[in-house]
Amino acid sequence: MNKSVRTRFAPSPTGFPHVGNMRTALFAWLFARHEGGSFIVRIEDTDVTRKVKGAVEAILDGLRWLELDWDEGPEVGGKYGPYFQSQRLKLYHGAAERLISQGDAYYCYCSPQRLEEMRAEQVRRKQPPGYDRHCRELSAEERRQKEAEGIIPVVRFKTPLEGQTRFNDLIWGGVTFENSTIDDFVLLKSDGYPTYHLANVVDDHAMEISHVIRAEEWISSTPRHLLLYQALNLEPPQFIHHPMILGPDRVKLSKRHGAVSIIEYREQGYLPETMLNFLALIGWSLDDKTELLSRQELVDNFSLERIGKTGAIFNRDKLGWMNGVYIRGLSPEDFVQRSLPFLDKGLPLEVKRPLDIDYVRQIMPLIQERAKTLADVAELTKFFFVDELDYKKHPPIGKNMDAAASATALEASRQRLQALEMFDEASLEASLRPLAGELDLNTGQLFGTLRVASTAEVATPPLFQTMAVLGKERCLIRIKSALDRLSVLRS
RNA sequence: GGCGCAUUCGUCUAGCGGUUUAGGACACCGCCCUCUCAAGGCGGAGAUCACGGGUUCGAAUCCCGUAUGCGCUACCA
Repeated sequence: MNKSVRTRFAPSPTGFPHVGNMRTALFAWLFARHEGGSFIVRIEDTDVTRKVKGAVEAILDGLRWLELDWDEGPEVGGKYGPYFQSQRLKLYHGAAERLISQGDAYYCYCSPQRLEEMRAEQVRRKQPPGYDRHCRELSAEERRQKEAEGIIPVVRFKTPLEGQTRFNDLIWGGVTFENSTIDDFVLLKSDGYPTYHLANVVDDHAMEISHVIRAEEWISSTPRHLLLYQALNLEPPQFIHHPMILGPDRVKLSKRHGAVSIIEYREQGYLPETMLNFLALIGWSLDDKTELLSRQELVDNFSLERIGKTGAIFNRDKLGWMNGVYIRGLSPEDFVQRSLPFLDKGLPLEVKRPLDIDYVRQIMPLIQERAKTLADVAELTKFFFVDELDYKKHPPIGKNMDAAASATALEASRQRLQALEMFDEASLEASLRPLAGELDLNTGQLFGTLRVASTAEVATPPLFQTMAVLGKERCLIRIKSALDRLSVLRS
């Protein structure tokens, strides 16, 4: 009997949605969708002290942004709920009690101080750190005494002293651990919350998870989980550990490497389709050449077998390139709509809001192939919106020209443009291109001077298109002010 | 220190014993296009497949060591 595929994303609300976690979610989601199974989100809020307010919302936002829809979990519910571990405490207590009564777990009364000293001593003597099993064989009398002292115990697993635990990871193959290297880990903390180890085993079973997909850092914990499944007489799921995302220094990607939250990438103007594609390609590949894959292609082609084994550095250059590719692929109107919030946020305060949408629609096609991120859009177009240009950075003087020659060129252009009836790209070109020769300038010189005059920038979209969008009136005013600027420079 | 895992251009990767003078992408360089910047086209440089031993007629591909790196080693996940 082939059990249906059920994968889960089990984030801990102790921070914001890290791109590494989101990729784990993506892999689990892709596998579920590819197999026609279910994707479950479960919030592992068992660490009361590290809980961060708003983290659950941020995580769900991240998932929604990437459109990783979940079949069961927060907000949507499901028949295996609740999907917050803090609401499932009874289940963990039940499991812990069962293990205690079976003799597979025990109460431990050791104080944090004692544990700390023990660890320090072990490190000092270069011994493997781990619980020394001090409370493993306490007598009933000893326990009563500790209880009488008012010590609230933790519950520890009675790890078998001998034998080995092995599992077959779909990506790594067979991995074997000696039980003797695993200490008696905590199952239930003294505050009544379970540790990850217990909760994750209890829930993965209760929720009938078929494939546990998680990062490589969990490999060493897996034998503990297996031991728990065994003690509880439950059938373990299939384990899949994928490699991690690294920073440029090759260690696990973290805050000090810069942006790590998926939300930050949204704010920096990356498209969700870019992030989806890019994240999928960290550690997974389709073949020897395919780089660009749509959501549907990803779902259709995803397979666990093609996940690699080595950690991958998060390559921002490539992300930028890919985002440019996706931006260029947007329909003009879609690009406008997606850019609007960024224009609103990024344009100088002096620019009147709301923006003239028709004007924006004329502008955006001019920069669509020049933007790497949506956040670039304001900087790329601000000269279209401001009333006063500032020529301090780039004086309106053409290449190998002086102020006088530039003024002559601008004045000639001004007259020419003044007389123009149609102010579209073709008319502008028909009028200005011949002018260059008449002024004994090359086109680069004339157009360059006009470019700076009308935009105060040296790099812009094509001159005639730009001027056409700016419109006759604006262009003439700007040429006039460039002329004024030149006379200041000459005096 | 212990345990586990990994190692192909700067980076991401393809490769799963012969089709490989190791393929693609980003980044880089050059040329073309061109009014600038992009985009695009063409081309270039860049990997003795970590190292050392085997196995084999033949190894990046299989085996064993070594080195390096990473992960775990909490009443965190």
